[in-house]
Amino acid sequence: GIEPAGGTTTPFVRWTSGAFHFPEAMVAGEPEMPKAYVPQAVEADLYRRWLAADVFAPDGSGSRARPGLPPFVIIQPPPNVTGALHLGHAQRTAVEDALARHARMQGRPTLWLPGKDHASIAAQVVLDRILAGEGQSRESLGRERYLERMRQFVATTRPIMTSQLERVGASLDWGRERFTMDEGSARAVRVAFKRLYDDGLAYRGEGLINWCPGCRTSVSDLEVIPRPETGTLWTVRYQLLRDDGSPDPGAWIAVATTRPETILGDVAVAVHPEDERYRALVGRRVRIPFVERDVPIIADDVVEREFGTGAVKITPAHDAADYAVGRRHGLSFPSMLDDAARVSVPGPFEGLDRYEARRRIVADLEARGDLEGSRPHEMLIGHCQRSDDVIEPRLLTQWFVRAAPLAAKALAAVREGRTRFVPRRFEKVFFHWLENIHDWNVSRQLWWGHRIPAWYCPDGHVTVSDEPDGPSACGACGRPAGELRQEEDIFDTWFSSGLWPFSTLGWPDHTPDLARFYPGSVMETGYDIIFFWVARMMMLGLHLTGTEPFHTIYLSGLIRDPYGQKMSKTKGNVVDPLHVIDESGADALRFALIHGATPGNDQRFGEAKLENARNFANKLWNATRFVIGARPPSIDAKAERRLPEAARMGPLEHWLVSRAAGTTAAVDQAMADYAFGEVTRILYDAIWNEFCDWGVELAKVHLGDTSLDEATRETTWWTLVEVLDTYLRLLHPVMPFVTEALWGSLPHRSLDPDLLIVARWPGVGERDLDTERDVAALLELVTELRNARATARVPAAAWLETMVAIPPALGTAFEALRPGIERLARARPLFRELTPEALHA
RNA sequence: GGGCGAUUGGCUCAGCUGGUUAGAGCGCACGGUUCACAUCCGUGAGGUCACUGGUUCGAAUCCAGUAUCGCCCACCA
Repeated sequence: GIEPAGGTTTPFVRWTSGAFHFPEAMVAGEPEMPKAYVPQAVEADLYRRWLAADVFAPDGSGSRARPGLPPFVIIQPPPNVTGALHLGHAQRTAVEDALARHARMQGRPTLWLPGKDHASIAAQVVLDRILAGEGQSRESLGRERYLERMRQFVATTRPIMTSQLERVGASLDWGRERFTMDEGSARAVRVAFKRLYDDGLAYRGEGLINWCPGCRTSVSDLEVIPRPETGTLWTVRYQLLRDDGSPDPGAWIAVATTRPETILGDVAVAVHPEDERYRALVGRRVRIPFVERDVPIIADDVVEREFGTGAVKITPAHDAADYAVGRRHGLSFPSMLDDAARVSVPGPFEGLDRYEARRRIVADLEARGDLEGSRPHEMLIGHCQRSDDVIEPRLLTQWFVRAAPLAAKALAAVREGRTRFVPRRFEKVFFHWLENIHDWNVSRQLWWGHRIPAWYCPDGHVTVSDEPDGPSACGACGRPAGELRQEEDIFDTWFSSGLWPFSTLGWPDHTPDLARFYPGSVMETGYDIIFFWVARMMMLGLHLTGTEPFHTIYLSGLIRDPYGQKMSKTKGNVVDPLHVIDESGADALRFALIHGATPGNDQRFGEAKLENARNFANKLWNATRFVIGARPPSIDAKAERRLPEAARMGPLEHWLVSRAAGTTAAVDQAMADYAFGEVTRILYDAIWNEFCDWGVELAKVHLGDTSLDEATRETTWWTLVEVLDTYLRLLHPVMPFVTEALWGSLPHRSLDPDLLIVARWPGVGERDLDTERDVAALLELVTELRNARATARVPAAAWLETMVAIPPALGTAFEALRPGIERLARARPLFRELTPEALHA
């Protein structure tokens, strides 16, 4: 004998002998399906079938949208046209496609519009690198040939990216594909800019901008990446002057600087107004070395008394803080560096690179005794996001978009809940950025992009036009177009991206698409482009269309390698999603990317997750294979789907159906919460641990039980079909290929469509909680019996005579499931004893 | 200098509108050639839910603080 296992039921097991003979198979037998799921064999073909069925377009001939349901619109960040698809794209595509397929199955006209972004600066960096390999350059080609070359290049990358998205299974409406450099976008850019200009929200002016000497263009604040570096803090003496302007021998003021070369652009020395050490010096003048400029000592409370010497040199044209000081004090703004960051001030340093100039200036200062000291200094240096060059603040005349009024509208939309973030916490980040926003420098001195539609006449007038060919004459003085010169600069690439939700629908025209599909339902992207893209779409969309461009902002986390490192080409830890698809299939990739992930949180991605996902697809494949093969021969292979006969359903059948209903409700809730990781968790558990491990195993016994009549066995089978069908539907948004393939092999009703992609999302059926509870208790009994056997080291194959105590309330269910319990626990004969409670009664 | 996130079994992560024995995958141990699946089946071991204090009948879950790690924002040159 063995130990009782405890719990509410008390198994008591004795050894027995004799083999159990399973009744002869009463099922259809092995279906003609491979024993393992082979994604490569089905995916490409299925995608072609979906395309051919025309189901991706909201009103495609194969789509089965229900009249009266509101459209569902998913907005995706158009990927950069030059980039190959990476894992981040695959993840976002998986999420967006899940949203699209779910909405489509609900019968909503679903628009998910594909596109590419021209990625101005990023594309130029890529092309420049290619050209460099050919011994060419931007300059050697010139603007027109360079652009022609870019168009050729992009023409080769675009179709590659499209086919990659198809491999992932993206149900994008390809008929509506757009590009941020197409004519529709170009027009939207012109009209948007003119409107902003007319509304006083775009202006041309001199401002301190971030200059990348490598890319030879200005970049926005967001494109400057601050990085800690150890520099040097030099202390430099500036000669004090007497009131008559002559040097005051032996009198100097020491300033601390990390950038001695900018001495050439100094126009003042600032101290804190309450600094006793310098109070008497405020108002006096000092002589800037090398340029021999006499400048004032001023008081400003930006100066930190404790830092350095408490006195700071002011270079308004090359430092953001100094620029502000310069504005406050009415100083001049002399520039001292050119486009290549070489010294532009006449004199001994002219033409020198900024760092060479620094070395020479420090040496000279030391030689003349004006260098008081130096020490290492930790500081943040701004680098170009694209080229990694050290960014140079410069004062230039550029086009800006006045951000504050636009930001106010975006803030209001989120505060009032017209647009919400998933997860919520990113709203704070959004608020903080918009509340402190600076005007947006939209000018880029690049070529690949939309040229700013501003024309200048010789008299200095500015005419902004949204006409394709520009203005016919100067708007101010009427000079003919021939005398006008168009702005050379192009727009920041995010300007056109910011119009994406409506420029792709025909805006500025009042098209039917715009009326129907704007604003969007869900915008999905990574949290790393909240400022670049999300905020810009909100600002521009609200101002230009009067409506928030989307209602929900779903933010994905970043994909990292198994060690938590960011994936990057230089680290060599990049996973190519196409390679993964080749190996394991798109469904496994998608499932792995979604399973266990939560919105806004980064996730590690590696082999283990992928294998688990692949195994799950295989499990589903084989479960379906079993169900198809388990068809009672009394049911015709081509029989139309029948509902299980209610009168013949026992606890197993009721349990299966009720659990499917419970799963459906749970999936619905998780979908409504955008908790995709939860969706996969629920389905994985329901399919593997409930349906397969218990439902199918118990059903085997029923299906092979000769003591049951034919109709009862048919009912069991129809129940399996019904429940499996439900699970395939629920899983389809995440694993579209395998579910589509399997669903097609199950019997259907005549009113079902040919393809799962347009089949109906399951309704939530009625629960039978009593049965769920009873069956759960009996399944636990089986587990306890197995546990007892394992503990007692009973050979797994041995059949044991077993006695169990069953509470009276469970009696009916127990007897109904007895053959199944016996088989799963290998307990036969299985004797049911009265419970102690019953004996006492 | 602000803000945010993370801290749960060996690893990677769910759970966190407070409530029966805290879950999963991988890994691990033991046992399985049962006719869907070895990409499998069964059983099991393994967690003071970072720390401190508080609220509560009851906290991984709420509040305050601390620590470590990470991210974002920021005009100490």
